Amino acid sequence: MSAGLDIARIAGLVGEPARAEILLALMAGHALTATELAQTANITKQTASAHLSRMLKAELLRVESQGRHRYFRLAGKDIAQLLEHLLGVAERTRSPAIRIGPRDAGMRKARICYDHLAGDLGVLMFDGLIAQGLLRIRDEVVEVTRAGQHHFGERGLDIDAMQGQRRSVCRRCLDWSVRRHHLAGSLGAALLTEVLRSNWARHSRGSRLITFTIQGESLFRQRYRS
Amino acid sequence: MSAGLDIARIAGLVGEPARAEILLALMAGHALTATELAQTANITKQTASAHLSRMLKAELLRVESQGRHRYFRLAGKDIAQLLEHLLGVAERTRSPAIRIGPRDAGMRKARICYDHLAGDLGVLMFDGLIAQGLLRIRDEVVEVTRAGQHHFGERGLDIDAMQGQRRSVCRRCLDWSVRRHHLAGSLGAALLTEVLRSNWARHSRGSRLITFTIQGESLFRQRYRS
DNA sequence: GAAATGGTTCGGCTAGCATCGAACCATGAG
DNA sequence: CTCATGGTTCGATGCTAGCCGAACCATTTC
Repeated sequence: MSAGLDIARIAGLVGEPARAEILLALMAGHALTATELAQTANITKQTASAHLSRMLKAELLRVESQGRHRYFRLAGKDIAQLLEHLLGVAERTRSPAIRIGPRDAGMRKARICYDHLAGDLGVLMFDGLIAQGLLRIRDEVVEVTRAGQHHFGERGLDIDAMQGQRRSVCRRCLDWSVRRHHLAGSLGAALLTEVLRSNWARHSRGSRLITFTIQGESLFRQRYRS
Repeated sequence: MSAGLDIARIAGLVGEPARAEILLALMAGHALTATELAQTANITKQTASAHLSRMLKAELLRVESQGRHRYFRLAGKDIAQLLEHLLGVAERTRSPAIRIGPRDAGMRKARICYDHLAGDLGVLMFDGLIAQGLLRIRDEVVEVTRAGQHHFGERGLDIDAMQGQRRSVCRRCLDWSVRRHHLAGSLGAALLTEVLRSNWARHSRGSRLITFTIQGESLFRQRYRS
């Protein structure tokens, strides 16, 4: 089979407004039910069901049954990354007349990307962590330094435990709004959780927007200053 | 306008077998004419023309008129990168029964990605350049070190001249077959040209495959040894 | 000039697919 | 057991878009 068909198989699946909307909604990281997804995509649940089963079959999504509910999520981080990439290209090729409204400005500043922080503040955090010597890039791979291991431990984040899991601790993820990288992986997820826990920011369900409080943002910037 | 429509606009364009085939053909880096593209996609030239104009309008492609010919190429490196990404996901989600034939093995080893070298040997080269201290990664950006500047200069590659151009000298590009990065940017392109010039490898037009001679591969591995 | 070749435009055909209404299965609550 | 609710399956419908034949425009060649 030719590679063209392969790539068209995937892209064609994403290239349908309703399905794209569904995928985008799942980038918020929460697992959602079929009816919830139907609502956000403005279609009936039958239609949603059809779309969902197709995407399941193609392994773009994973599902988890709980009682009479079925919770859908993205199949993996590569899918989320792919969507970010598509957003990047879409952004670049969009007619300049329609450019960025106020809501997009917020998204540029801070949003959730699957399960970690993206946008300006996400990049700022990543840069800060490296500048502070807690992370290091070596041969394309992001590593936690010894200092970092110690530091995160004091903040209650057990790097060793994370390393036990199959999922990688640190990974980079390309940011469509800034064209730079931010931190993904289980550490990235943990750091976002920490931000939300300490009420520096809120994540309104159903949106990818992360809204920092004034004080929260100030503290955040201070902590991750380069 | 919602982001879902945006991303569907792009993905839908790529998600059509004929168009995907066209885009893939253009990843070989050569600019191709409409009829050539029609042939590789197995469609008539009228159909190809329609596809091409749509992709032009969406800024996925650029075109250059020369006499009665029109030469098409990808609009930018981000498009090539996106296609690589899609290949990656397609690869992962493909039914294991159909996995890799002998031709794909060659593609994994060495292929062209728009205008630079990808595949195992591409990654090897990148790693080697860093290990030898000619390149460095700093804050997500790949830089040429002073030693590198000197070294490449002796090989006839003028880094200063490259820096004059708008295009970035070094960039990383995610490799679908290996899930690591290889070198892109004008330096990446120049290094590939060097390989082809010195007859270490050949690039058969119309394919993305790069075939090294036995001797060429040996010399290549030696030069870029980590 | 005429002939040849690259490319586009137009019109009509067809297939595929997204969509919804309605019926149906499964789980949980009372 | 009965009812409510989440989810899927089926069938019918309508629209879109890919496709090609034919005609047409543009450029080069002889």
